[in-house]
Amino acid sequence: MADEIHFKILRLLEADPHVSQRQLSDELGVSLGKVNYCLRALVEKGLLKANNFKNHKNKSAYAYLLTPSGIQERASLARRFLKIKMAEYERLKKEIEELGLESSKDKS
Amino acid sequence: MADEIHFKILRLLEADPHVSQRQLSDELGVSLGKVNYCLRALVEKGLLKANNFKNHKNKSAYAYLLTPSGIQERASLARRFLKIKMAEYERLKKEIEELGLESSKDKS
DNA sequence: ATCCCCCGTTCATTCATTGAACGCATACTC
DNA sequence: GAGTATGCGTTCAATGAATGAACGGGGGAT
Repeated sequence: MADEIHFKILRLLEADPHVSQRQLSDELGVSLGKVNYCLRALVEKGLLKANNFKNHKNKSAYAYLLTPSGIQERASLARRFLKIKMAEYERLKKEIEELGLESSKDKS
Repeated sequence: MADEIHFKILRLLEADPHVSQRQLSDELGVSLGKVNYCLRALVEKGLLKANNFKNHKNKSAYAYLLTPSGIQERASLARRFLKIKMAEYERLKKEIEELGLESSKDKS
């Protein structure tokens, strides 16, 4: 799923709007460029608003605030990924069972 | 993991050496080119031997036979992926729990 | 012979991703 | 003041994985 990254970004920013792009990059294990690209997309979609307030500490960074529709979308994505993850979980369980059989079998 | 595809190929070919590259491509959900590339690598490593026997049906295809070390490697990969998958499984279980909490929470 | 289907092989193209480099703002030291 | 170190967001050339259309050829059927 391509926009799992979008979901994760929304989740992190909802928890703390002051996370920098580099922090997101580290946390999510993707490149800085990609984070920037995704943020741009999220702002474009109106899910995120980038307020510049320089009065915060020594940062010239933005605060990435979720818009109302951003909050809504984030919740909706959470539900969607819950379903997806549960399906993955089942698939994985089956895979593990098969592997378990294989790796414990004898030669004839 | 990059060589999960290698493992899956070995598994399928051990079950039936007469699977064509296109069938592998379909089954594994990867491109024909990639299957070809992987087979080449497996032969190179000595895990697979491509015997051409044209007497089979109307096929001019190979039979991809696992060498002894191919069989051994396949078993070893099975054990390795069993561990990996179980770790994934645990991670996923946690993720699902978190998502479950999120998507059932009320607004203040 | 021709036609058709499937085989393995190739490789130019596509596409996502990277990370080094840039300009800018702030804070600190001399 | 000037210098400089650190953090920020932004950019974009380069990388590398993956694709799939196209090719040559073998074998059966007509």
